[in-house]
Amino acid sequence: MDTFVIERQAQILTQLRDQGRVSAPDLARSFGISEDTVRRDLREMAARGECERVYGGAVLVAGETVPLKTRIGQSLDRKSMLGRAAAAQLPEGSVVFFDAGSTNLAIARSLREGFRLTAVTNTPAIAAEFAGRAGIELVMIGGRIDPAVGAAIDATALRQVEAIRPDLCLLGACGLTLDGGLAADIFEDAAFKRLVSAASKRSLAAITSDKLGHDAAFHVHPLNAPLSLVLEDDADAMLAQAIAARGVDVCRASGAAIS
Amino acid sequence: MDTFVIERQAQILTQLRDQGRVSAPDLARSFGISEDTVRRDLREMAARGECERVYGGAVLVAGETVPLKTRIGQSLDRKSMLGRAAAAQLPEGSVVFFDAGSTNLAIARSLREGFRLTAVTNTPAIAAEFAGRAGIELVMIGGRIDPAVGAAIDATALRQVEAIRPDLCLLGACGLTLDGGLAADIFEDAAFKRLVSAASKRSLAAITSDKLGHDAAFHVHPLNAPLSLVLEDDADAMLAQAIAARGVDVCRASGAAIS
DNA sequence: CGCGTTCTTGCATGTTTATGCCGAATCGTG
DNA sequence: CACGATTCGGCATAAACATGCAAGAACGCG
Repeated sequence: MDTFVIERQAQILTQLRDQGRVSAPDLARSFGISEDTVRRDLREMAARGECERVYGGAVLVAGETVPLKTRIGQSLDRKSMLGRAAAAQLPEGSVVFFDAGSTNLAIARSLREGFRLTAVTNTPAIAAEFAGRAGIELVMIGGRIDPAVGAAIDATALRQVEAIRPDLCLLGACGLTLDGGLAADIFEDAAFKRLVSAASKRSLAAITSDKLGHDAAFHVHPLNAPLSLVLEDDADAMLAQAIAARGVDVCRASGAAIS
Repeated sequence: MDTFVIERQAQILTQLRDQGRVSAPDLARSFGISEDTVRRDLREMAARGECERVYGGAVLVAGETVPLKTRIGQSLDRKSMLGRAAAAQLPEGSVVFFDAGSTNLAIARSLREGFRLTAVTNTPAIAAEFAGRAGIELVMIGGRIDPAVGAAIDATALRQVEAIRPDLCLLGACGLTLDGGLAADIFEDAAFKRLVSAASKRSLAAITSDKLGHDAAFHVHPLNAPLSLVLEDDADAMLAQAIAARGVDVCRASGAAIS
């Protein structure tokens, strides 16, 4: 059976994301094509920025391997400021679901020592942050950890979430627009978020300014449904106003509520 | 198995950060390449400022915090040594369950970059270590995280484990005696370990010397059942001999690489 | 159908890279 | 100083690479 070029390259990309590396001779053997063709593919993909070419094959571009870890270091100050503001919104003693995302990790870090909370999360990084902290009752949602999301969003995870009614869920989001509402870049991730959000009594999303106005592909939560937002200090005032006008409870990282 | 140049250099860098020093002959042996190539690597890395070249190998650049830690925290050093020895026992491509415990965390840390493995764990700290690592397929066992154990060992966790048959399980243990075998200090934890061990095709436990001869309250695994052990270099020879005589596959973590 | 175009692929070409080996120079130790 | 271990540069070789070219398939168009 012969595959199209784009199919082959997609498969190479999958293998790359899966294993972090691909070797030209191996690919040539597994596809039954010459190494020259493989190299051509890899060159094209490297030109598109999908991988990094090395002698003997290709590897992931640096930073793709640990998206969460690297994203943290970039705008730590802003993130932690946002985290503090969002953490202040969590009622003590409540059951809170922490969705995946570096912003939510920042919120977890910002919770003051000894704060009593039942934390539910599908993200190992967040769970590790909570593990061993006094006052935190921690529930981990299990399942296969999706490498792109860094959290469990498969059927096993969904089933476990169905048994839980959190008081509040902290939604991570890849984009927020006036019309599209909260949205995510990955289909399964978005589906998972929708389910968690529906199961929760309230939803809250902390959004960095770079995500404001960005239109991600998959819908998570509309702006007319009950929702709380925490935005950064420098968030576009017009957009914030417009969002608040839709009935969303908007709050700034500096502290003053708009509505 | 041939590694790319950048992979090899990344592994050297990891080992460097881990131990503060690397020796050219050791690296040559462990990678199966000539010392000349190792020296070339070290020269390149030194040119990039990633290490400092010295006679016989390389050391961290001055002004790093790691060497202090490795020299002072001897137990950490011992753990990582044990971890490396145990990590060497894991077959590439297999499904491995990582039980709770700092020793198992050390094993996870010791896995070389790009090692392909399906890791199943009930411990957020270990999951966080694996999350985002290339080549690792990660499955998280969910449930309430027992604060004393730092892992999910409740009914939800048990039910998820029942659906998995790992090729190998890495058992954490609080004590190991000739008569009692592997044992744990916490009842539920021991019960969970027994179940995981029973579900797995093979069991392996890395035991620090301070646990040898310690009799913990709750039985986990007898010494006559199929079991592999990794002991430290300075483990009591008589006891090790006696354990091996019961049919247990005993292996030592030799500290040859470090002086 | 016939023809030209485009795309893909494998092969042949020369070039670059990685590696091991060797000899001379250098370093550390007694 | 003497000796062995280590290092560096050069050299050879095999593998991987880029490039050009030609054969073949898919496609559009008259």
